[in-house]
Amino acid sequence: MKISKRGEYALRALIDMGIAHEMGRELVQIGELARQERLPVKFLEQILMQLKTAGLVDSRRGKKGGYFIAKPAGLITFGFVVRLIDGPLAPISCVSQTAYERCSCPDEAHCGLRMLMLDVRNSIASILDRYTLADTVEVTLRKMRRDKVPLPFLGGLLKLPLKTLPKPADDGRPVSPKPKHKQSRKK
Amino acid sequence: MKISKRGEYALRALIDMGIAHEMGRELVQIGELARQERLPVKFLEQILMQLKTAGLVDSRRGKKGGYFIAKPAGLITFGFVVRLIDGPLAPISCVSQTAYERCSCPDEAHCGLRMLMLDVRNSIASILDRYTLADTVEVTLRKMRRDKVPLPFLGGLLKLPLKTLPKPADDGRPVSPKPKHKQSRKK
DNA sequence: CCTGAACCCCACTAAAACAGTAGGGTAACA
DNA sequence: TGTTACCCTACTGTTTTAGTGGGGTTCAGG
Repeated sequence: MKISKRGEYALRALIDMGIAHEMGRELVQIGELARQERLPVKFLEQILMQLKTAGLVDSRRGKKGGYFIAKPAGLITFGFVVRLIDGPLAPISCVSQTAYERCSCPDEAHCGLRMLMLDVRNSIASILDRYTLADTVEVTLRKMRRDKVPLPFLGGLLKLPLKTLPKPADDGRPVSPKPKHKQSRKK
Repeated sequence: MKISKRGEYALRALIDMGIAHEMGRELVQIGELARQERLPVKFLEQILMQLKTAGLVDSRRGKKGGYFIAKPAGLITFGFVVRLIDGPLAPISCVSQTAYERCSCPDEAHCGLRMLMLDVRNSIASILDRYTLADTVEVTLRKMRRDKVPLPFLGGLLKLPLKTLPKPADDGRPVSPKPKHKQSRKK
Protein backbone atom coordinates (compact mmCIF):
# COMPACT_ATOMS: atom_id res chain seq x y z
CA MET A 1 0.00 0.00 0.00
CA LYS A 2 2.98 2.29 -0.39
CA ILE A 3 3.13 5.46 -2.37
CA SER A 4 6.26 6.04 -4.41
CA LYS A 5 9.15 8.28 -3.40
CA ARG A 6 8.18 10.37 -6.36
CA GLY A 7 4.73 10.86 -4.91
CA GLU A 8 6.08 11.54 -1.45
CA TYR A 9 8.53 14.14 -2.73
CA ALA A 10 5.83 15.81 -4.76
CA LEU A 11 3.68 16.20 -1.68
CA ARG A 12 6.55 17.45 0.44
CA ALA A 13 7.50 20.02 -2.14
CA LEU A 14 3.93 21.20 -2.49
CA ILE A 15 3.54 21.56 1.25
CA ASP A 16 6.77 23.53 1.39
CA MET A 17 5.62 25.79 -1.38
CA GLY A 18 2.34 26.24 0.44
CA ILE A 19 4.19 27.22 3.60
CA ALA A 20 6.46 29.55 1.69
CA HIS A 21 3.45 31.25 0.17
CA GLU A 22 1.89 31.64 3.59
CA MET A 23 5.11 33.24 4.81
CA GLY A 24 5.00 35.82 2.06
CA ARG A 25 7.48 34.17 -0.24
CA GLU A 26 6.22 34.35 -3.77
CA LEU A 27 8.65 31.83 -5.13
CA VAL A 28 11.02 29.15 -3.99
CA GLN A 29 14.01 27.81 -5.78
CA ILE A 30 14.40 24.14 -6.40
CA GLY A 31 17.64 24.08 -4.44
CA GLU A 32 15.89 25.37 -1.35
CA LEU A 33 13.18 22.76 -1.62
CA ALA A 34 15.74 20.04 -2.07
CA ARG A 35 17.80 21.20 0.88
CA GLN A 36 14.77 21.60 3.11
CA GLU A 37 13.53 18.10 2.41
CA ARG A 38 16.94 16.54 1.87
CA LEU A 39 16.34 15.06 -1.52
CA PRO A 40 18.12 14.99 -4.88
CA VAL A 41 17.78 18.18 -6.88
CA LYS A 42 17.56 16.67 -10.33
CA PHE A 43 14.97 14.14 -9.30
CA LEU A 44 12.88 16.83 -7.68
CA GLU A 45 13.24 18.89 -10.80
CA GLN A 46 11.47 16.37 -12.97
CA ILE A 47 8.76 15.95 -10.36
CA LEU A 48 8.14 19.67 -10.33
CA MET A 49 7.93 19.59 -14.11
CA GLN A 50 5.20 17.03 -13.81
CA LEU A 51 3.34 19.14 -11.27
CA LYS A 52 3.70 22.09 -13.57
CA THR A 53 2.25 20.40 -16.62
CA ALA A 54 -0.61 19.31 -14.39
CA GLY A 55 -1.26 22.92 -13.52
CA LEU A 56 -0.53 22.66 -9.81
CA VAL A 57 2.65 24.62 -9.91
CA ASP A 58 4.06 27.41 -12.00
CA SER A 59 7.51 28.87 -12.34
CA ARG A 60 9.62 31.85 -13.28
CA ARG A 61 12.79 31.30 -15.24
CA GLY A 62 16.16 32.97 -15.16
CA LYS A 63 18.18 34.35 -12.32
CA LYS A 64 15.88 34.86 -9.33
CA GLY A 65 13.56 32.32 -10.80
CA GLY A 66 11.73 29.67 -8.82
CA TYR A 67 8.53 27.74 -8.36
CA PHE A 68 5.23 28.56 -6.75
CA ILE A 69 1.83 26.94 -6.41
CA ALA A 70 -0.33 27.90 -9.34
CA LYS A 71 -3.62 28.10 -7.51
CA PRO A 72 -5.05 28.61 -4.03
CA ALA A 73 -3.86 25.89 -1.68
CA GLY A 74 -7.45 25.23 -0.72
CA LEU A 75 -8.09 23.89 -4.19
CA ILE A 76 -5.27 21.37 -4.21
CA THR A 77 -6.33 18.06 -2.70
CA PHE A 78 -3.95 15.28 -1.78
CA GLY A 79 -6.10 12.86 -3.68
CA PHE A 80 -5.52 14.73 -6.89
CA VAL A 81 -1.77 14.77 -6.43
CA VAL A 82 -1.47 11.14 -5.44
CA ARG A 83 -3.58 10.07 -8.39
CA LEU A 84 -1.50 12.22 -10.67
CA ILE A 85 1.80 10.70 -9.62
CA ASP A 86 0.95 7.23 -8.38
CA GLY A 87 -2.27 6.42 -10.16
CA PRO A 88 -5.59 5.25 -8.68
CA LEU A 89 -6.11 5.09 -4.93
CA ALA A 90 -7.95 1.77 -5.03
CA PRO A 91 -6.02 -1.31 -3.83
CA ILE A 92 -7.42 -3.33 -6.73
CA SER A 93 -8.58 -1.78 -9.95
CA CYS A 94 -12.09 -3.26 -9.96
CA VAL A 95 -12.98 -0.86 -7.15
CA SER A 96 -11.39 2.23 -8.61
CA GLN A 97 -13.74 5.15 -9.24
CA THR A 98 -11.37 6.95 -11.56
CA ALA A 99 -9.82 3.99 -13.40
CA TYR A 100 -12.14 1.03 -13.12
CA GLU A 101 -10.96 -2.15 -14.75
CA ARG A 102 -12.60 -5.52 -14.67
CA CYS A 103 -10.81 -8.13 -12.62
CA SER A 104 -10.44 -11.85 -13.09
CA CYS A 105 -13.09 -12.95 -10.65
CA PRO A 106 -16.11 -14.73 -12.13
CA ASP A 107 -18.80 -12.63 -10.49
CA GLU A 108 -18.06 -9.13 -9.28
CA ALA A 109 -21.42 -8.67 -7.64
CA HIS A 110 -20.74 -11.50 -5.21
CA CYS A 111 -17.03 -11.07 -4.73
CA GLY A 112 -16.18 -10.79 -1.06
CA LEU A 113 -12.78 -9.33 -1.72
CA ARG A 114 -14.30 -6.62 -3.82
CA MET A 115 -16.67 -5.52 -1.09
CA LEU A 116 -13.85 -5.26 1.39
CA MET A 117 -11.49 -3.43 -0.92
CA LEU A 118 -14.23 -1.01 -1.85
CA ASP A 119 -14.43 -0.09 1.81
CA VAL A 120 -10.70 0.43 1.91
CA ARG A 121 -10.61 2.54 -1.21
CA ASN A 122 -13.50 4.68 0.06
CA SER A 123 -11.85 5.29 3.34
CA ILE A 124 -8.58 6.28 1.69
CA ALA A 125 -10.35 8.54 -0.78
CA SER A 126 -12.46 10.17 1.91
CA ILE A 127 -9.29 11.38 3.58
CA LEU A 128 -7.17 12.21 0.58
CA ASP A 129 -9.94 13.91 -1.38
CA ARG A 130 -11.13 15.93 1.59
CA TYR A 131 -7.86 17.39 2.80
CA THR A 132 -6.24 20.18 0.88
CA LEU A 133 -2.82 21.70 0.92
CA ALA A 134 -4.28 24.65 2.82
CA ASP A 135 -5.41 22.40 5.68
CA THR A 136 -2.01 20.83 6.05
CA VAL A 137 -0.13 24.09 5.77
CA GLU A 138 -2.29 25.63 8.44
CA VAL A 139 -1.94 22.75 10.88
CA THR A 140 1.78 22.55 10.30
CA LEU A 141 2.38 26.24 10.89
CA ARG A 142 0.23 26.23 14.00
CA LYS A 143 2.16 23.33 15.46
CA MET A 144 5.47 24.91 14.63
CA ARG A 145 4.51 28.18 16.24
CA ARG A 146 3.12 26.46 19.30
CA ASP A 147 6.35 24.52 19.79
CA LYS A 148 8.43 27.55 18.91
CA VAL A 149 10.50 25.80 16.28
CA PRO A 150 12.08 28.13 13.73
CA LEU A 151 9.84 28.61 10.72
CA PRO A 152 11.24 27.83 7.31
CA PHE A 153 11.34 30.17 4.33
CA LEU A 154 11.96 33.31 6.31
CA GLY A 155 15.38 34.08 4.90
CA GLY A 156 15.36 36.72 2.18
CA LEU A 157 11.88 37.25 0.86
CA LEU A 158 12.45 37.02 -2.85
CA LYS A 159 9.85 38.89 -4.78
CA LEU A 160 8.64 38.53 -8.29
CA PRO A 161 9.22 41.36 -10.64
CA LEU A 162 5.79 42.84 -10.43
CA LYS A 163 5.26 43.37 -14.11
CA THR A 164 5.04 39.63 -14.73
CA LEU A 165 2.96 38.45 -11.81
CA PRO A 166 1.51 34.98 -12.34
CA LYS A 167 -2.24 34.97 -12.80
CA PRO A 168 -5.21 36.86 -11.40
CA ALA A 169 -6.27 34.11 -8.96
CA ASP A 170 -7.67 31.17 -10.87
CA ASP A 171 -11.12 30.66 -9.45
CA GLY A 172 -11.39 26.93 -9.71
CA ARG A 173 -14.42 24.80 -9.18
CA PRO A 174 -14.00 22.79 -5.95
CA VAL A 175 -11.65 20.02 -6.99
CA SER A 176 -12.33 20.12 -10.67
CA PRO A 177 -11.73 16.61 -11.97
CA LYS A 178 -9.88 18.30 -14.79
CA PRO A 179 -9.96 15.81 -17.69
CA LYS A 180 -6.22 15.71 -17.67
CA HIS A 181 -5.37 13.88 -20.83
CA LYS A 182 -2.58 11.67 -19.74
CA GLN A 183 0.34 13.49 -21.20
CA SER A 184 0.90 11.20 -24.16
CA ARG A 185 4.59 10.92 -23.76
CA LYS A 186 5.75 10.50 -27.28
CA LYS A 187 8.31 7.86 -27.92
CA MET B 1 -1.82 2.38 -3.26
CA LYS B 2 -2.21 -0.90 -5.05
CA ILE B 3 -1.75 -4.32 -3.58
CA SER B 4 0.10 -6.84 -5.73
CA LYS B 5 -1.51 -9.56 -7.80
CA ARG B 6 0.20 -11.96 -5.47
CA GLY B 7 -1.60 -10.43 -2.53
CA GLU B 8 -4.88 -10.34 -4.35
CA TYR B 9 -4.63 -13.99 -5.35
CA ALA B 10 -3.72 -14.99 -1.83
CA LEU B 11 -6.84 -13.32 -0.50
CA ARG B 12 -9.04 -14.82 -3.19
CA ALA B 13 -7.70 -18.28 -2.51
CA LEU B 14 -8.18 -17.91 1.22
CA ILE B 15 -11.75 -16.73 0.79
CA ASP B 16 -12.44 -19.68 -1.49
CA MET B 17 -10.98 -22.07 1.02
CA GLY B 18 -13.07 -20.44 3.70
CA ILE B 19 -16.18 -20.91 1.61
CA ALA B 20 -15.25 -24.49 0.82
CA HIS B 21 -14.83 -25.18 4.50
CA GLU B 22 -18.21 -23.67 5.24
CA MET B 23 -19.73 -25.94 2.57
CA GLY B 24 -18.33 -29.01 4.24
CA ARG B 25 -15.37 -29.48 1.98
CA GLU B 26 -12.34 -30.35 4.03
CA LEU B 27 -9.86 -29.73 1.30
CA VAL B 28 -9.58 -28.08 -2.06
CA GLN B 29 -7.15 -28.80 -4.82
CA ILE B 30 -5.02 -26.12 -6.30
CA GLY B 31 -6.50 -26.71 -9.72
CA GLU B 32 -9.98 -25.99 -8.44
CA LEU B 33 -8.87 -22.77 -6.82
CA ALA B 34 -7.11 -21.71 -9.99
CA ARG B 35 -10.11 -22.53 -12.16
CA GLN B 36 -12.52 -20.80 -9.80
CA GLU B 37 -10.52 -17.59 -9.74
CA ARG B 38 -9.11 -17.88 -13.24
CA LEU B 39 -5.45 -17.58 -12.40
CA PRO B 40 -2.24 -19.46 -13.21
CA VAL B 41 -1.81 -22.68 -11.30
CA LYS B 42 1.93 -22.54 -10.78
CA PHE B 43 1.86 -18.99 -9.57
CA LEU B 44 -0.92 -19.80 -7.15
CA GLU B 45 1.06 -22.77 -5.98
CA GLN B 46 3.95 -20.69 -4.75
CA ILE B 47 1.55 -18.29 -3.08
CA LEU B 48 -0.10 -21.14 -1.22
CA MET B 49 3.33 -22.31 -0.13
CA GLN B 50 3.91 -18.91 1.38
CA LEU B 51 0.58 -19.02 3.15
CA LYS B 52 1.46 -22.43 4.42
CA THR B 53 4.81 -21.50 5.90
CA ALA B 54 3.02 -18.59 7.55
CA GLY B 55 0.66 -21.06 9.19
CA LEU B 56 -2.51 -19.83 7.54
CA VAL B 57 -2.99 -22.85 5.36
CA ASP B 58 -2.15 -26.52 5.58
CA SER B 59 -2.18 -29.29 3.03
CA ARG B 60 -2.41 -32.99 2.39
CA ARG B 61 -0.13 -34.57 -0.20
CA GLY B 62 -0.64 -37.34 -2.68
CA LYS B 63 -3.63 -38.30 -4.73
CA LYS B 64 -6.74 -36.75 -3.20
CA GLY B 65 -4.54 -34.17 -1.58
CA GLY B 66 -5.36 -30.50 -1.34
CA TYR B 67 -5.21 -27.36 0.76
CA PHE B 68 -7.30 -26.13 3.64
CA ILE B 69 -7.20 -23.22 6.07
CA ALA B 70 -5.14 -24.16 9.08
CA LYS B 71 -7.14 -22.30 11.69
CA PRO B 72 -10.60 -20.91 12.30
CA ALA B 73 -11.51 -18.31 9.70
CA GLY B 74 -12.38 -15.91 12.50
CA LEU B 75 -8.74 -15.75 13.44
CA ILE B 76 -7.43 -14.81 10.01
CA THR B 77 -7.50 -11.06 9.46
CA PHE B 78 -6.97 -9.42 6.12
CA GLY B 79 -4.40 -7.15 7.66
CA PHE B 80 -2.25 -10.09 8.58
CA VAL B 81 -2.38 -11.53 5.08
CA VAL B 82 -1.72 -8.26 3.30
CA ARG B 83 1.23 -7.50 5.56
CA LEU B 84 2.55 -11.00 4.99
CA ILE B 85 2.50 -10.73 1.22
CA ASP B 86 2.79 -7.03 0.48
CA GLY B 87 4.46 -5.62 3.54
CA PRO B 88 3.36 -2.73 5.74
CA LEU B 89 0.01 -1.05 5.22
CA ALA B 90 1.36 2.46 5.74
CA PRO B 91 1.73 4.64 2.63
CA ILE B 92 5.08 5.90 3.89
CA SER B 93 7.26 3.97 6.26
CA CYS B 94 7.62 6.68 8.89
CA VAL B 95 3.99 6.03 9.88
CA SER B 96 4.13 2.26 9.89
CA GLN B 97 3.30 0.60 13.19
CA THR B 98 4.83 -2.74 12.25
CA ALA B 99 7.85 -1.55 10.26
CA TYR B 100 8.67 2.00 11.24
CA GLU B 101 11.57 3.59 9.45
CA ARG B 102 12.78 7.12 9.70
CA CYS B 103 12.16 9.27 6.66
CA SER B 104 14.17 12.07 5.14
CA CYS B 105 12.22 14.97 6.56
CA PRO B 106 14.05 17.20 9.03
CA ASP B 107 11.47 17.15 11.79
CA GLU B 108 8.97 14.32 12.08
CA ALA B 109 7.01 15.93 14.86
CA HIS B 110 6.06 18.87 12.67
CA CYS B 111 5.75 17.11 9.35
CA GLY B 112 2.38 17.80 7.79
CA LEU B 113 2.64 14.92 5.39
CA ARG B 114 3.28 12.55 8.22
CA MET B 115 0.15 13.59 10.10
CA LEU B 116 -1.97 13.05 7.03
CA MET B 117 -0.46 9.72 6.11
CA LEU B 118 -0.86 8.52 9.66
CA ASP B 119 -4.56 9.12 9.27
CA VAL B 120 -4.58 7.16 6.06
CA ARG B 121 -2.64 4.26 7.49
CA ASN B 122 -4.91 4.12 10.54
CA SER B 123 -8.00 4.10 8.48
CA ILE B 124 -6.67 1.30 6.28
CA ALA B 125 -5.54 -0.72 9.26
CA SER B 126 -8.80 -0.24 11.09
CA ILE B 127 -10.58 -1.99 8.26
CA LEU B 128 -8.06 -4.64 7.36
CA ASP B 129 -7.23 -5.59 10.92
CA ARG B 130 -10.86 -5.74 11.99
CA TYR B 131 -12.31 -7.90 9.26
CA THR B 132 -11.62 -11.61 9.24
CA LEU B 133 -12.01 -14.30 6.66
CA ALA B 134 -15.08 -15.49 8.54
CA ASP B 135 -16.82 -12.13 8.10
CA THR B 136 -16.22 -12.11 4.39
CA VAL B 137 -17.19 -15.72 3.89
CA GLU B 138 -20.42 -15.16 5.73
CA VAL B 139 -21.38 -12.04 3.83
CA THR B 140 -20.48 -13.63 0.53
CA LEU B 141 -22.52 -16.75 1.13
CA ARG B 142 -25.48 -14.75 2.32
CA LYS B 143 -25.43 -12.61 -0.79
CA MET B 144 -25.10 -15.63 -3.03
CA ARG B 145 -28.01 -17.40 -1.42
CA ARG B 146 -30.17 -14.29 -1.48
CA ASP B 147 -29.55 -13.84 -5.20
CA LYS B 148 -29.86 -17.55 -5.83
CA VAL B 149 -26.58 -17.89 -7.66
CA PRO B 150 -25.12 -21.40 -7.67
CA LEU B 151 -22.77 -21.93 -4.75
CA PRO B 152 -19.23 -23.06 -5.48
CA PHE B 153 -17.52 -26.12 -4.00
CA LEU B 154 -20.58 -28.33 -3.95
CA GLY B 155 -19.34 -30.92 -6.45
CA GLY B 156 -18.00 -34.08 -4.81
CA LEU B 157 -17.27 -33.55 -1.15
CA LEU B 158 -13.76 -34.88 -0.88
CA LYS B 159 -12.99 -36.06 2.59
CA LEU B 160 -9.76 -36.51 4.43
CA PRO B 161 -8.79 -39.97 5.43
CA LEU B 162 -9.92 -39.81 9.03
CA LYS B 163 -6.88 -41.36 10.59
CA THR B 164 -4.76 -38.35 9.68
CA LEU B 165 -7.09 -35.47 10.43
CA PRO B 166 -5.25 -32.16 10.70
CA LYS B 167 -5.22 -30.78 14.21
CA PRO B 168 -7.58 -30.81 17.18
CA ALA B 169 -8.77 -27.22 16.75
CA ASP B 170 -5.88 -24.85 17.26
CA ASP B 171 -7.02 -22.46 19.95
CA GLY B 172 -5.05 -19.47 18.79
CA ARG B 173 -4.55 -16.25 20.59
CA PRO B 174 -6.11 -13.56 18.39
CA VAL B 175 -3.75 -13.56 15.44
CA SER B 176 -0.77 -15.16 17.07
CA PRO B 177 2.34 -14.01 15.24
CA LYS B 178 3.40 -17.65 15.40
CA PRO B 179 7.22 -17.79 15.22
CA LYS B 180 6.99 -20.55 12.65
CA HIS B 181 10.52 -21.78 12.17
CA LYS B 182 10.80 -22.21 8.49
CA GLN B 183 10.11 -25.89 8.07
CA SER B 184 13.69 -27.17 8.07
CA ARG B 185 13.04 -29.93 5.64
CA LYS B 186 16.19 -31.94 5.37
CA LYS B 187 17.47 -32.40 1.91
C1' DC C 1 4.01 -52.66 -6.21
C1' DC C 2 3.05 -49.54 -9.66
C1' DT C 3 1.02 -45.50 -11.40
C1' DG C 4 -0.76 -41.23 -11.65
C1' DA C 5 -2.51 -37.28 -9.33
C1' DA C 6 -1.34 -33.87 -6.28
C1' DC C 7 1.64 -31.29 -3.37
C1' DC C 8 6.82 -29.68 -2.65
C1' DC C 9 10.73 -27.03 -3.88
C1' DC C 10 13.82 -24.62 -6.68
C1' DA C 11 15.58 -22.05 -10.34
C1' DC C 12 14.99 -18.80 -13.72
C1' DT C 13 13.30 -14.84 -16.54
C1' DA C 14 10.97 -11.09 -19.29
C1' DA C 15 9.09 -6.93 -18.42
C1' DA C 16 7.91 -3.14 -15.85
C1' DA C 17 8.47 0.17 -12.23
C1' DC C 18 11.46 2.81 -9.39
C1' DA C 19 14.83 6.08 -8.15
C1' DG C 20 17.53 8.46 -9.66
C1' DT C 21 21.86 10.74 -13.14
C1' DA C 22 23.64 13.30 -16.88
C1' DG C 23 23.92 16.88 -19.83
C1' DG C 24 22.89 20.01 -22.52
C1' DG C 25 19.27 24.19 -23.88
C1' DT C 26 16.86 28.58 -22.85
C1' DA C 27 15.22 32.70 -20.33
C1' DA C 28 16.08 36.59 -17.50
C1' DC C 29 18.41 39.52 -14.43
C1' DA C 30 22.56 42.16 -13.21
C1' DT D 1 27.35 39.17 -21.50
C1' DG D 2 27.77 36.09 -18.01
C1' DT D 3 25.70 33.70 -14.36
C1' DT D 4 21.83 31.59 -12.39
C1' DA D 5 17.96 28.83 -12.43
C1' DC D 6 14.40 26.66 -14.93
C1' DC D 7 13.47 23.38 -19.22
C1' DC D 8 13.80 19.06 -21.56
C1' DT D 9 15.33 14.49 -22.98
C1' DA D 10 17.74 10.58 -22.53
C1' DC D 11 19.73 7.00 -20.10
C1' DT D 12 20.89 3.62 -16.43
C1' DG D 13 21.30 0.46 -12.52
C1' DT D 14 18.38 -1.92 -9.29
C1' DT D 15 14.35 -4.00 -7.56
C1' DT D 16 9.84 -5.83 -7.95
C1' DT D 17 6.40 -8.15 -10.34
C1' DA D 18 4.20 -11.81 -12.39
C1' DG D 19 4.87 -15.37 -13.75
C1' DT D 20 7.11 -20.36 -16.11
C1' DG D 21 9.62 -24.72 -15.96
C1' DG D 22 11.07 -28.79 -14.27
C1' DG D 23 11.98 -32.01 -11.59
C1' DG D 24 11.08 -34.55 -6.60
C1' DT D 25 8.06 -36.66 -3.01
C1' DT D 26 3.80 -38.61 -1.18
C1' DC D 27 0.02 -41.36 -1.17
C1' DA D 28 -4.59 -43.63 -2.64
C1' DG D 29 -6.18 -47.09 -5.58
C1' DG D 30 -5.85 -50.87 -8.61
